[in-house]
Amino acid sequence: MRRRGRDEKFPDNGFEAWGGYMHAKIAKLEEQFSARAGREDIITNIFNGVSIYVNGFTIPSADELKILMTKHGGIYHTYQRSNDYIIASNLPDTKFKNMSLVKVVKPEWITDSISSNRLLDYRDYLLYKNSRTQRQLNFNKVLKNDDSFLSETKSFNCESVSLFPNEIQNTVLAEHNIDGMTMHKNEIESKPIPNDSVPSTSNTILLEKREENNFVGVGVDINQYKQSTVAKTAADPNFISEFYNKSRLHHISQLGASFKQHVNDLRENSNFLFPAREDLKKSILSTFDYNNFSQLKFEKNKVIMHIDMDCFFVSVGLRNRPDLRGKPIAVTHSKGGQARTTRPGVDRNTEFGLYKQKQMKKLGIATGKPEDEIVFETRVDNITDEDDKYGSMSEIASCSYEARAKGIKNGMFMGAALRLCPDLQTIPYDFDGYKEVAYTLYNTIAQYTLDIEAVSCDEMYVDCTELLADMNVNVQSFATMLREEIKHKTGCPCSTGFGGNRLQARLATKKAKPDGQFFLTEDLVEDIIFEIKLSDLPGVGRQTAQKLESLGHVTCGSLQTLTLATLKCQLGIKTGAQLFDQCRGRDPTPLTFHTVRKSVSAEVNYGIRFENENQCIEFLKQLSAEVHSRMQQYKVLGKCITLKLMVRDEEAPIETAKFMGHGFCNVINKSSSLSTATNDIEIITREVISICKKQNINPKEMRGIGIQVTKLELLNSKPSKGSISKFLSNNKVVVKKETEVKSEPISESKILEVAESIKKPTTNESCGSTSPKKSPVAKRRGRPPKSIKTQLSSKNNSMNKFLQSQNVTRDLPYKDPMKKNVSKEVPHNVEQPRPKGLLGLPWDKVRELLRAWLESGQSPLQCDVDMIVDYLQEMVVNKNTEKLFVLMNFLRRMTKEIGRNDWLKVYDHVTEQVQNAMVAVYGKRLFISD
DNA sequence: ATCCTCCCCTAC
DNA sequence: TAAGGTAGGGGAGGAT
Repeated sequence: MRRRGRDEKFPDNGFEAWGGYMHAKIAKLEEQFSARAGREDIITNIFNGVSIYVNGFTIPSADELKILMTKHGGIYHTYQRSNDYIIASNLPDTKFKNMSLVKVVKPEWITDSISSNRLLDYRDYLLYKNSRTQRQLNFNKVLKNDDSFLSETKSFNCESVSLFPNEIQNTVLAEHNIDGMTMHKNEIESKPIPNDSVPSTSNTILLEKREENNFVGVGVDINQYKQSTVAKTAADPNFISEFYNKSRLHHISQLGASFKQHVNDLRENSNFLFPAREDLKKSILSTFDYNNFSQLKFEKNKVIMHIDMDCFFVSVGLRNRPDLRGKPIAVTHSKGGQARTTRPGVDRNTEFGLYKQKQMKKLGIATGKPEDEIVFETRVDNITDEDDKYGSMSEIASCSYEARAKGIKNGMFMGAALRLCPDLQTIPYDFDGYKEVAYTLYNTIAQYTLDIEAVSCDEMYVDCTELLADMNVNVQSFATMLREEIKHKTGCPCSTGFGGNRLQARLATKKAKPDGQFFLTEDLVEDIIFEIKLSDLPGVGRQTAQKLESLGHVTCGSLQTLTLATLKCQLGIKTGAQLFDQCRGRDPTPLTFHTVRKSVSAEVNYGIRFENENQCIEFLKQLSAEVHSRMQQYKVLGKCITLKLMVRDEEAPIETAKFMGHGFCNVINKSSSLSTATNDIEIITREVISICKKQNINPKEMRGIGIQVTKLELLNSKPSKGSISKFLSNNKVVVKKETEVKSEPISESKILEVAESIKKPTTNESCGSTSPKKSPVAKRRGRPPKSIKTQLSSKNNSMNKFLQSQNVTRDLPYKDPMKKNVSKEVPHNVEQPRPKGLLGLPWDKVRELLRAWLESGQSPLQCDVDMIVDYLQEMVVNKNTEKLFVLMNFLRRMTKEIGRNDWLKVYDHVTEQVQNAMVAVYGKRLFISD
C-alpha cells in the first residue's frame, strides 16, 4: 500500500519512466534487506516456541538478541505480543507499574541458554521476583557477578562483530554518551571508559549504574522513593530534578545537544570507511546494474537528504501499544483531559486578553493597520469556548496523523484537543524509548556516512553526494533501503526528503510525510516552490509569517515579487536576504557536521512560587549548581553570566490559568561580564544572586528563572592517542594568538547585491524616509568578506580544541578574494571561525609532525587529515608552492612506504584537496611525480 | 565602524 | 492540575 502512496506523491521526476520496473525492483530490495538483517541460517532449535520482546536497553542489544533468537529457532517481536517473554535489563517505574512482571526476563537467559545449548529455566533469570518491593538490584548483582557477566558479553560481542561490525562499534559509543548525559545529574563521578579498552564490559557496568540511578533519582531504595513527597513548587529542594525529569522540552533539548555531540564524536573517531555501503551496494547491484543511469543523473549535483521520524514520540510509544495504531493518539502528561479542580482566582479571560493585547500591539506597530483588522493567533487562543474553561491545559507533545487530521497540533492544550476530537487517546511519555530509538537512527545513518548535521534527536541533514557516487546507487533506492532498515530496527516509521540544498531537502520531507520519501529534483523546484506557504519555510515562525501576511504575502511565489531591498527593510538585513533566497528555493547555507557549543543555560518557568526571598535565593543556588554541573559536563568555562527573570505582569491574575504556569509575564535579562572565564560554582552563584537582588523584585511575583553562561572557553582537551594533537601537547608547542576572520557563505542575494552595486554604486538601500544606510558592499569594504581559504575544505577537530584551550585563534592573512571563484556552489563544510592549529608553526616543525604522525602506527584520524589539508591549502593560498611540493612528495613517499589502505586513502584525499586549491588559486594543478 | 547588552524569534 | 527548556541567529540602540 505504501507503493500506491508513492505513485500519488511522485510526480515526474525521471523515475516514472521506469514504470513497474522500479516497483518490482524496490520490492526485491526490501525482501533482500529483511533477509540480510533478519533471517540468518538456523543453527539450533533451543528457542522453539519461544517468542521474545525486548524492552529498553539490553546487553546484548535488541538487534543482537534478534539475531540470536532467529539463529536458535526462536521468534523476535518488534512489538509486544501477549505471549512474549519480555527481555529487559531494567524497567523504569512507570513501565513495570502497569505490567505483569511474570515474564520479565534478563537477557542473560538467552545468552546462557545458548552457551549451555539448551533452554534454561527462565525463572532463574526473572528481573523482578515476587513483588515490586523485593526488586532485585541489578547494580549490585552485576558488580558481584562481575566476571561471569562480563565474560559472557565479551564472547557474545566477538561472535556478533562479523554480523554488523559498524553497528556494534557505534552502539558502544552511543552508550558512552548516554552515560555522559545522565551522569551529571546523579553525580556519579565515574567516567566513560577510553576507547581502547574492552568496550562492552565497562559499558555494561556504567549502563547498569545509570539505569539504577535513573530509576529512583539517586539510587535509593524504592520504598523510600514512594514515601517521599512530591515537590510542588520551586521552593521544594527536589523540585528541579523532578521538574526536569518530566519536562518534555528539557528532554528534547538535551537529546538534541547530545546527538550533535554524538556526531562530533563519531567523526573524530572514525576512519571514514563505511563497510555497510558495500553490503547495500551488493544487494542492489545483484538485481540490476543501472550504474550508467544513476551516474548520469547525480554526479554533477549535490544531494542533500533530510530525514525525520514521523510523529516521533507517538511512534515510539506505539511500539508497546499496537492496539492503538491507526487511532488519534496524543503524548501528554494528562490522562483524563479534565482539569481536576477549578482553582480559586483563575481568570483565563483576563490572562488570555493580555496575551492578545501584546500581540496586537506588536502587529499594530509593525503594520500600521487598525486594530480590528488584525487576526490574532496566540497559543491560548485555542481555548475560547465555555466548555474548555475547565479543560486540561496539559500540552500535547506529539500527536498521530489521525489526530492531526482532526486539526490537533503539537503544543495544543489537551482540553482544546478533546474538543476537536473527543475520542483522542493519550499515551504516556517514554523518554528512555526516545533515546534508544534516536541512537538507533543515528547509528544506522552513520554506517553509511558521517556527513551528518544533527538537528535534533529525530531529525538530521545528510550530505549524500559522496555516498551515492561511491555506491553508485540512485536516490530512490537508497531512500527505500534506508527507511526500511530504520523501521526494521526501531519499529518506527520515518520520512526522507532529498534535494540540491537543505531547504529543498526539507521541503521534500514535508511532501514525503508520513512514512514516505520524495526527491525534489532541480527541474521541480521552481514549480513547487511557488505554492509553498511562507510559514512552511524553515526560520519563518508565527511572527514572521504574520508580518509577511500583513504585507500581503502568504506563498513563496507571491513573495518573489518583492525586491531584495524591500525584504531587507521589512525584516532586517539577514532575514530579508534569507527569505529572498528561500522563496526561490535557494539555500546557500552549508551543512555543519561539527558543532561548537556557544552557551550553557538552565531555566525553569514552571512551578516558580516563592513566599520569601530566602526561598528565591535558595533556588538560585540550586539552579546555579545545575548550570555549573552542565558546564563541567561540557568542559567549558564562561565569561558572561545572564540571569533571566519572568515576573508577573501587573495586570495578570495572581493565580495562573495553567496550574503552576508562569502566566502573563514581563521578562528581564541582566548580564554580568567577568574579567576571566570561570566555572566556579561560588562565582556563578554569587553573580546570579547579586544580579537578582539588584532588580528589586518581590519574590512572590516571580514566575520564571533562568541562568545562562556565554562567551565560553574550553576547559581543556585530552588529545586522543596517536593523534597529532597528542604529539603537539607532548612537545609543548606554543602557538601565538591571532585575530579571527569570519567566513560567510555566499548567497544568491549576495551575488545580486554585488551585481547591483556594480550597476549603480551609489544606491541608497534604505526604505521609507529614514536615515540613509550604507550599501552592504560599502560596508564590507573595510574587511574582506571571504578568503579563498574559507571556500576550501576545512573542518574543526580535536587538534583545534586543544589549541582553542590554549587561547589560540585563527591565523589567516588576508589574500585577494578570488572573484572568479565566487559561485553559488558553496562547500558543504565551511564553518564558524575557529582556531587553526598548524598555521602558526614553522614549516620544518610541520614536517617533523607529519613524520611522527605517519610513523605512529595508528589509523589516521579524520580530524588530523583535515588539519593537514588546511595547512597545505593555506600554503597554496600563500603561494608557497616550493615547500608544498616538498611536503606533498614527502607524504606520498611515506604513505606508499606504509602501504596500508587507510593511509593511501589519506594521500589520495589530501592530494585531491590540495589540487582543488591549486586550481582555484592558479587555475592549474600542482605537478606531483607519480 | 564595531562591540556590547538586551531583547525577540525560531526550532526541536 | 502539570512539569511553559535550551541553543542559536539576529536586530535595535547605546557605548566605545
